[in-house]
Amino acid sequence: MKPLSTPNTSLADQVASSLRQAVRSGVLQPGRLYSAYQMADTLGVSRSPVREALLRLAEAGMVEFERNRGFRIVLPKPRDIAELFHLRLLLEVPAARRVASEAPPDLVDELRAQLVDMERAATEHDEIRFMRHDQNLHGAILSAAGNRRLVSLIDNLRDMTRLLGASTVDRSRTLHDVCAEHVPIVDAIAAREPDKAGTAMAQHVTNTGRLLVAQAVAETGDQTGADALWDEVVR
Amino acid sequence: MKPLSTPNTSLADQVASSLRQAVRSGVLQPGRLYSAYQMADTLGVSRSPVREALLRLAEAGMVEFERNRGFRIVLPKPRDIAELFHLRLLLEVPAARRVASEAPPDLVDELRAQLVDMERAATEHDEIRFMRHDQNLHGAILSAAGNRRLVSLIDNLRDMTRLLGASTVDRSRTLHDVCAEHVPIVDAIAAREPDKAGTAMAQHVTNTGRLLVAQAVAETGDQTGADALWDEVVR
DNA sequence: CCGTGGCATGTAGCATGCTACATGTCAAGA
DNA sequence: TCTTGACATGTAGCATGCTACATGCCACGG
Repeated sequence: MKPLSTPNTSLADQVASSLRQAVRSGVLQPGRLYSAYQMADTLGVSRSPVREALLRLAEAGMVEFERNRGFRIVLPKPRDIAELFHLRLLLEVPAARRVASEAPPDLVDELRAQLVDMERAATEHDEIRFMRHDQNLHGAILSAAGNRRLVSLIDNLRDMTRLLGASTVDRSRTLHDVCAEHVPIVDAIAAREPDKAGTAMAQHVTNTGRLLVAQAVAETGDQTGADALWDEVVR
Repeated sequence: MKPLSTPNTSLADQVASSLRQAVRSGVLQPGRLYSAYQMADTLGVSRSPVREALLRLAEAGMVEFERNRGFRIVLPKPRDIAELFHLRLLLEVPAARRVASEAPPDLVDELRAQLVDMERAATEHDEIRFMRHDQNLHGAILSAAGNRRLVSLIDNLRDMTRLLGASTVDRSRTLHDVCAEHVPIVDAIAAREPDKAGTAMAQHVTNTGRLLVAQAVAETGDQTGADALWDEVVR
């Protein structure tokens, strides 16, 4: 018999979650210097788990250490975002194509259910839930593609975008718009049309990516145009 | 002026390197239980950097912790390897295609130089150096594709294969054979023929992947045929 | 007014102390 | 023989102590 629950809730894990949320909610501001001591004290734990969590985030590129100085939240630069979405294109488009060529019925049901939930969250303006179902939908497609590593990989990438999505929520598209972009993907998969599924996914990811890059460029006041950057990275 | 050298050699880094090498050289055997205490003692450092290094390896999937018991080196299962090469196909083939469409001259020079070094290492049966130049060649192509994240990602994946490559060195192909597989890739890039470059890269990665999967299947005495597994994962 | 050096401050990184717990052992009881 | 459970053993995970060092501040000398 397998253990009931391998306590996946080590203190370090909890701290990591807290830190992510703190970044999302704006409590931890990118660029500013913080100390692990301080964080440990604030969270009421010792420095070890805090350091462990920070190291993990550092490896994901969300945090940078400065020796004997502290750490700071790294706000992804426009190029980072472009690269990130480039990877998503390279991985998620083939996944959508492949899944469409098989289209297991229960997967289609699952996808439709997520769509419904997304729509509902959109009307209620519950951004958190919306993002979760968005993630679920993409996750379901990737899982069905049969590569576990792929799933966790994309999960990490999406996590990054969620971080920055919080600092400046994207207001140029409503949640309903975003939701609508997923419909053709699911439809194509249900209809077993790989080409359509691929292009729909590419469209969706590209739209999102271009928007976030443009947004990041606007914020940082970077010289290079967002479209130029996108085209250079994604090509 | 930039700092001379941000000491990238934290103790934890060194320990991580030591551990990788220990696995490669067979000193640390997969599946066996070890203790961090022991390792710290052996390496002559305290437990903190050892733990830190182990956590990093654990996140990469090379190591598994057992609470209050110890840790063990995880030997990637056939499916892991298949998934890993699936990802490499998804990422490296487009990279090769793209680079071929541009073919910066200095890149071609670099690639040819790496080929020469690989060949030399092959004749001298210097497997370590061979692997390094192999990695350099792939890395150069990926770097030229302009996505830094992509480079580090593939680096990690390749690192994994090197781990298991050591436990049972692949004897069905000579180093010269492997080297020869790279030639068409470089030629196609130099000739600015994206299609050829893509197929050559796909061929190379597929060959290597199928072999390693077959090898892993043979070792573990798994039931499912290696080819079936490959086809299921990669499709 | 500006460069220089001592000093106080605060931190990352490493070492070490401490606790709860997962397992192996073995003797007592059925 | 099989089960039970007290106990010893050893570890992960967390807490805390310790050190070198990067920076800011300020007084002093040019």
